[in-house]
Amino acid sequence: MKNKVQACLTKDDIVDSLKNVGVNPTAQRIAICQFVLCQGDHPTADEIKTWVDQHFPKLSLATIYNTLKTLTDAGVLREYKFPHSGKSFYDNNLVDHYHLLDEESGKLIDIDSKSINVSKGFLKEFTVNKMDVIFYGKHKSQVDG
Amino acid sequence: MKNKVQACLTKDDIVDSLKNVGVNPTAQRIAICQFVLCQGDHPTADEIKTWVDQHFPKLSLATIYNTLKTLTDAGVLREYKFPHSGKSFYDNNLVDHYHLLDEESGKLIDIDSKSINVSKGFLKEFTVNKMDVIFYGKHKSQVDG
DNA sequence: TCTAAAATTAGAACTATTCTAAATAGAGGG
DNA sequence: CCCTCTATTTAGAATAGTTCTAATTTTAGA
Repeated sequence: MKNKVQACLTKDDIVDSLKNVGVNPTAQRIAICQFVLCQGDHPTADEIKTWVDQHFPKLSLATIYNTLKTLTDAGVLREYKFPHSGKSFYDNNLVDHYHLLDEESGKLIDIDSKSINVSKGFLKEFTVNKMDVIFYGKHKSQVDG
Repeated sequence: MKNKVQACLTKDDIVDSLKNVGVNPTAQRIAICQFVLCQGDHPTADEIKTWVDQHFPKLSLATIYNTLKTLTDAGVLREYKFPHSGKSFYDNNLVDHYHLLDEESGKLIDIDSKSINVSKGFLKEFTVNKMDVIFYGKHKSQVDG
């Protein structure tokens, strides 16, 4: 089973997506989207920079950050922070979900929130607007030396 | 209901606690412990610095960080990071628990992990070693203007 | 073509933390 | 009591990740 299957979007698809959410589809933004909306798997800003540097003549780190903020505000991306790293991770999965950090590979794996039942009836005192869950673990199939 | 009732420890109690876990009870460490093991409610390094500056002649920020690491390694404290802040938060509650961020007050509130049931049977593929949960919410009793 | 607004950029600034290397303190042996 | 050894503390530099600033470039539209 794959973690997430994201068909690669064409440039036109990306232009449309951006227009749909009121974001001006500049060349830089399209380049960034080609990675974060398609190939990237929970990339960080520096991973995006590395990819973009190989596919776009010159694009500043400031634009990466500006664009990530624009896309997040527009609802095309989600930003996550986790205890194990000071960096922000960007996720194009817009469906509610949690994450598992595979401690062997360091990869983040999406966990459908519907597959976890969190009974929080205890919280009589509180209105809960949102919750984040992160699991730390590894594939059972993997065998250590 | 109080979030956590932590009786104030005497200096001798702190000295004993430190010795028990093999940590040399220096004046600086005792001063820091007086706050983090007692009065502090999920303090950050800078909050600890602010308190200590008022109760100890001169104590460097480096010592705060060194001591927090020492205490965390010794198992006297736990360090948490949350998505809403780049800072580390230190908690003297050593019992397994989750947190709720009260979005009105900005305070972190301990949630007994036993009061939440997380069914993770779905995770047939993974061995889960640890999980973190954070809720974002507010007191129901509070009424906005 | 002109203008105004939007986007991009390089580099400075900032925040939280860690590192470095020197100074100090404390324990134990003589 | 003095010496030495190690642990601890310290100030300040360094680092990492991100945001800010102000100048420049691009773009859309009149």
